[in-house]
Amino acid sequence: MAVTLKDLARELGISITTVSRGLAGYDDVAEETQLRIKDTAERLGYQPNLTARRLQKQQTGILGFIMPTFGPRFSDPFFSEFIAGIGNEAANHDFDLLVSTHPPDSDGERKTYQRAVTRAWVDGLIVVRTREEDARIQLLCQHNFPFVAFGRTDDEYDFPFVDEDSEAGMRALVQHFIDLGHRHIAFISPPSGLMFGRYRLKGFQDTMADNGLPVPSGWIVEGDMTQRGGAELTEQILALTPRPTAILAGNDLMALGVMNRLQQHGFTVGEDIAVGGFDDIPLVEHTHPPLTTIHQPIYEIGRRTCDMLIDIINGRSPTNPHVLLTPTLVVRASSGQPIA
Amino acid sequence: MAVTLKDLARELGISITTVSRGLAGYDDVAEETQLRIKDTAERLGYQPNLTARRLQKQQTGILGFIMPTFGPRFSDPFFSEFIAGIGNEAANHDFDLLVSTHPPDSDGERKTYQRAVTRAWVDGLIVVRTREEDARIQLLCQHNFPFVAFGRTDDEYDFPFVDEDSEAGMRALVQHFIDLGHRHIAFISPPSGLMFGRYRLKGFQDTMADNGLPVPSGWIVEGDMTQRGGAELTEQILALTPRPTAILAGNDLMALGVMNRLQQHGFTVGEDIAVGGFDDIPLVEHTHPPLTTIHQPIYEIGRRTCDMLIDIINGRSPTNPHVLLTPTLVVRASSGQPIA
DNA sequence: TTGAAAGCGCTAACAC
DNA sequence: GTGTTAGCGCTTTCAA
Repeated sequence: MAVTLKDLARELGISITTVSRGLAGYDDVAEETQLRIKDTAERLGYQPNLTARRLQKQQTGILGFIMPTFGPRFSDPFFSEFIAGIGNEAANHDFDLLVSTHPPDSDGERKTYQRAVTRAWVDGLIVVRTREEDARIQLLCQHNFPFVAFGRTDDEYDFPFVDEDSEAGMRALVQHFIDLGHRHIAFISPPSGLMFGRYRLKGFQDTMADNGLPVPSGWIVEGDMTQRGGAELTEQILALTPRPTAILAGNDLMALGVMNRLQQHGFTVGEDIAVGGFDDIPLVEHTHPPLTTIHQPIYEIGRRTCDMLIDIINGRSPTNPHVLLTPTLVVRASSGQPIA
Repeated sequence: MAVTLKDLARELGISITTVSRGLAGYDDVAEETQLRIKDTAERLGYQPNLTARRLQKQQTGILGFIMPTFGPRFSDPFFSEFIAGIGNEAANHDFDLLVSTHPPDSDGERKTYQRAVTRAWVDGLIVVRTREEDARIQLLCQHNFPFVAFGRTDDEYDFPFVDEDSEAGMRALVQHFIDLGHRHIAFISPPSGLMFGRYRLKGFQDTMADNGLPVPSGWIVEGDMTQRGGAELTEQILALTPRPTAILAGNDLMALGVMNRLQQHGFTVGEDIAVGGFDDIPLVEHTHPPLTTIHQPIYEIGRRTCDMLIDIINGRSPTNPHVLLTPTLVVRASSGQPIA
């Protein structure tokens, strides 16, 4: 079916080796032979067999990305954009991207990571949504398997990562609302166990404390990162006394849920109650009102994560294996005008 | 590094061949030997090398999915959900999923398809967002390369596909609005060139005609599938006379854009102006107001597409190579009450 | 019941 | 410059 080196060799009446080296452009092949080789390769439509090359080189040329997703209908735009980032960068370096999805901490996830470290499945992995005591990272480190994480962890392993400074981001967001005059601010935190959630929560708590603002119990609730979750928790928050003048969510999707539920209750977001999010997913620029949030360059983060991974796979140690990006505050209408 | 058949053979003092067959469970291996083999394999943590197996079997065990995306910040939730569907189904059958992204009709896209058909890159492809005169499908058909499309085309090739009946879906949507009393309905169509856009447009036009409702020029505008696009076109639509009482969009993302822009202009969606979408992405259940739309089971479609592809790769001809699913109308508040 | 040998398509060390 | 040979790890005839 497909044209192989052997076919070319037969056609040209020379050895397979010479053909191989001619194609690779080695300079120990007569110039004229080179030309003849490349010519017939072209003519016969030769394409090297990647599997064979991989076997020989003991490399797969494939990067793995295991998405930690809950049920099937997840729609966190984070993932599409992140995949685009790593995928395009991988393609630039002639790597392919293998994607699989597993619920976090599930058996399937464990098996897949196990497979990665024990058989020659992929050359390296990209890990996202790092967790406290992250078993994936422990495994990868123990096996000395090439990977880069988007996010840090709290254990003692030293590993390459790209991360955004969630704490700094959340500080900026909270301070913005405090500067607008808000004193009663409720917070919907990401699920505990996720490192970035922890940083965002800390950013909230510290900034409130720094400004001498108490955070009574019940003013911090734990969400599930979904829009529905944000909507439901809004009910609890509206029952607080005094009623919060601002609600901040640990991610944009939850913030959207909050806005919608508030509107259903007849509140005008940005006037009656202010809302803030985190991520700056493309959607929130066009909501009504547009959402004040913290911008993360997800595509760019994907690109850099992938780039670092490829460096590691190729045996180059990355210039800076611990990249921490500072996200920026994006003020839109949902945070409203200064209040009394 | 990794344990190979050779290692096992040496350890056991038997031949590689026997080990291989023992592991595969051939019944021409002494039961006792079988046990010893499996035992040491377990003990030494043997995992077969996939690349070697692939080379031998002349199969990659990989399915390819080339996402047609525009710029980096695409966030159509369609893709995340679709990937989850095909990915999980692929995993069930021990296939991996390779994902790459390219702008539609770009050079990169062409090269990638070319690569798929000429070298042993993947065992089969999944094609989405079929186009008029779709070059990808023509190429795949000519090379007799295994693939399944989500969507049909207008040319003469006969190929396996899964599709939802966009025309029927749009008919249901339009009829719903007409039944509510709307006579002046504007439509934002998907970009021309995409097959599903064509069906949705036809569904709109035919249903209007069937109900004796004229559609003056300017009442159908072409959108780009994004929220921003929907928002911007809303301006044009609001300038029409008489002002439309309902605006229908070719997908949910655009419908969201429409709703938001209407709200910015002070309209109450579902009262002053009704809005309808298409896709039922998870987001729109929780918008304010929730969006009336046509539900497509994207995850399920991904699953079935993948399933059919695996059948084809394995040489089983699919029971039904032309699956057409009828999407369902989901009525929510954005379509409002019957009007005069 | 087991083993030797060939071969998948490619690369690379080492002759000639 | 070019060819011979070996080998990546696995599966599969074919003999023994």
